[in-house]
Amino acid sequence: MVGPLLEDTDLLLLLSRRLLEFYDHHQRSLPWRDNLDVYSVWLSEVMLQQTGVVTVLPYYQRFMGEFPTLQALAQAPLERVLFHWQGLGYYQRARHLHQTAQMIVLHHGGVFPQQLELLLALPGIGRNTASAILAIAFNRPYAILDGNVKRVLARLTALEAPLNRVSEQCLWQLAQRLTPVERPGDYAQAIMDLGATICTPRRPQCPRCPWQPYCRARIAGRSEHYPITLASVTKPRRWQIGLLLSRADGRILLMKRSSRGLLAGLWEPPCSDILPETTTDQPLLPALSADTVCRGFGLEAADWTTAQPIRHTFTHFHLTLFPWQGRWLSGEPDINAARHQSWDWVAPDEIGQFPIATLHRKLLQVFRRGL
DNA sequence: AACACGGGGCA
DNA sequence: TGCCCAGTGTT
Repeated sequence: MVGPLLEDTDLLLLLSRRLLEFYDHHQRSLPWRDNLDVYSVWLSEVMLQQTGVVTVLPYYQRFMGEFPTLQALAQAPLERVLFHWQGLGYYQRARHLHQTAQMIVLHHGGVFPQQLELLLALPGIGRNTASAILAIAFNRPYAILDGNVKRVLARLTALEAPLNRVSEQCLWQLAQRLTPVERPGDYAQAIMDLGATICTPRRPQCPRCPWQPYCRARIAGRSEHYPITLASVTKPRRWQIGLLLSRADGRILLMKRSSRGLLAGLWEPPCSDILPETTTDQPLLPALSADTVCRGFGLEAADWTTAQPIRHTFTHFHLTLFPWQGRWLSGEPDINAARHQSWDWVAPDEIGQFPIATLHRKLLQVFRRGL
């Protein structure tokens, strides 16, 4: 139950004090903690929305090197921003980052707003990110509730409801009551550290936890049981054909995706539509051939060769990509505006300069040995 | 192979 | 309020 703890102001104060003490001794050393300016805090929070700290670190360092200030980011071409984001996934966040930098320069004189409502009006900034910025960069007493904090609080209270909007409302209340007026920024980072290093999804290290004596899940000996989650849906399998078309001069065809929708603005080799896998026990050969896909783009090619299929898991489905390499003969690519905005014949040693998602990097590498 | 992380945006 | 989003690392 969240209720009784909400009213026990002495216990709430004790918990926040113990956590701050833990933070003073065990905080992680992270580059954005060297200098808690609002630009660093915002960038790190957006990157950490989707990935663990270890993956984010090199991206953060490179991004900061390339765009050291909000102004630098706002002035950069979107393509450069996407280039430094490639491989991190969820590319809409990179576009929002760029948009927000430009909006702050245009509408806020280049200075980050410090009001919750103004922050929430910026793309890519929701309640948690806005609160994290206000708490960590401006030391204002706003509560955060990311995945780590949800887990910590669900265990502290032995929350019996699965995480959903209703139960999370209760956790938001609790998170707010726990947030101290003194050092709210350190507190926000402390509770995220606790979830990341001690109160982990599996095998939590309860003996090292400053909240151990007060944690209802721990007292019941069921720490790992919380938070309660609903059974996950199995991901559907889908497949697709990807084409590597090379010209006599060795250049390869890349197409730039349209500026809206999936992978907006990123480059890719021409690919078929994504189709559902209809087989149950025996995989059927794709009913679509590389040549058909090629003609769909208005191109003629010959000498098709294939390689091992590429398996890639996305958030909502498993994809098998069948790679085909062909020698281009004639035709200019058709631009179907819904999918692409432009195309280019790219020399192999220039491919590294284009923003390309992980799956399509894999596709380009499949034939690298053969080239 | 299953699971957890992760939160904003939109219909 | 449910659903969507072209991943990744761990077990």
